Amino acid sequence: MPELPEVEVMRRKIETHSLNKVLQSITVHDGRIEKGMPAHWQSFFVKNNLIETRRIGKYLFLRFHDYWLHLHFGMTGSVVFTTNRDEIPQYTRLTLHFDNDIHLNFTDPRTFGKIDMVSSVDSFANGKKLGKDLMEATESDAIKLFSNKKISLKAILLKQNIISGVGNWLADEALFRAKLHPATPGMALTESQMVAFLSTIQSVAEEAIAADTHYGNFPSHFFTNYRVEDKPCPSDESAKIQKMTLGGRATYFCPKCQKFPG
DNA sequence: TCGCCTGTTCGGCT
DNA sequence: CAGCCGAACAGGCG
Repeated sequence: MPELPEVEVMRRKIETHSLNKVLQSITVHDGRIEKGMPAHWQSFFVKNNLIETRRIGKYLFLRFHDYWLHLHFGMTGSVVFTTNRDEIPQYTRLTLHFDNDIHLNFTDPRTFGKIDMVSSVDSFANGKKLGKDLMEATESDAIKLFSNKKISLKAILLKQNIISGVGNWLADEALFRAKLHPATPGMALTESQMVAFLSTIQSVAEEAIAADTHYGNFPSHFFTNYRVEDKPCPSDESAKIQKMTLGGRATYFCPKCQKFPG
């Protein structure tokens, strides 16, 4: 489910349920999720407090003592809390058992999700060449993101190396709201349009966070609910939603509301 | 049975 | 180096 808003919603829930709680034990239900982890990775986390959480883009980090447990949710990863350790939600790959009888289940049908351990979130982000989190991005980041870019706005937004956190639905939602054609080259925007567009993307993300959004449960006025080919446009019913592929992803837009420039 | 899918990485091309 | 594409990862769902 997870683009920036969903991951931020998860981060807040984890803080609500588990901040400053002791991690009693860990159950690995599907070994694939811990692939690449050191053999005794659990010992770095178990019996320690959850001290703080961080999120950069779609990447979530939980700090226990000296190490951060990094959760990446892939396409279908999510967090489901239970209060009974015998109640294991479907597709649970990993469970963190806290001492307040809260069980944090990492569920993931498609198993593209991964965990990892890092000693520094910042070095992780540098190594990954991860850009600044969308919600922290400034006007100068917006200009850096779009200037001199021949590639489409959609493809630019999906790259995580200048501004991170935007995924497929958030990109389409923001492009629709900004009335920009997804194939518009970045360099076709004026600097003030670049700044305004970043602000639109941030607003969409803020609204989604405030609405506790998870994939498949968007606020009813969101364009994302209309991301179906040939469905009437929610703003102009005489137009039909079109589908194209950009940046390797299915992209939906309204050809009347979102004109290609020129 | 087939094609589609919220993310990311990689190789190969132009 | 920039850009683009397809494939791969895996499995549920219509």
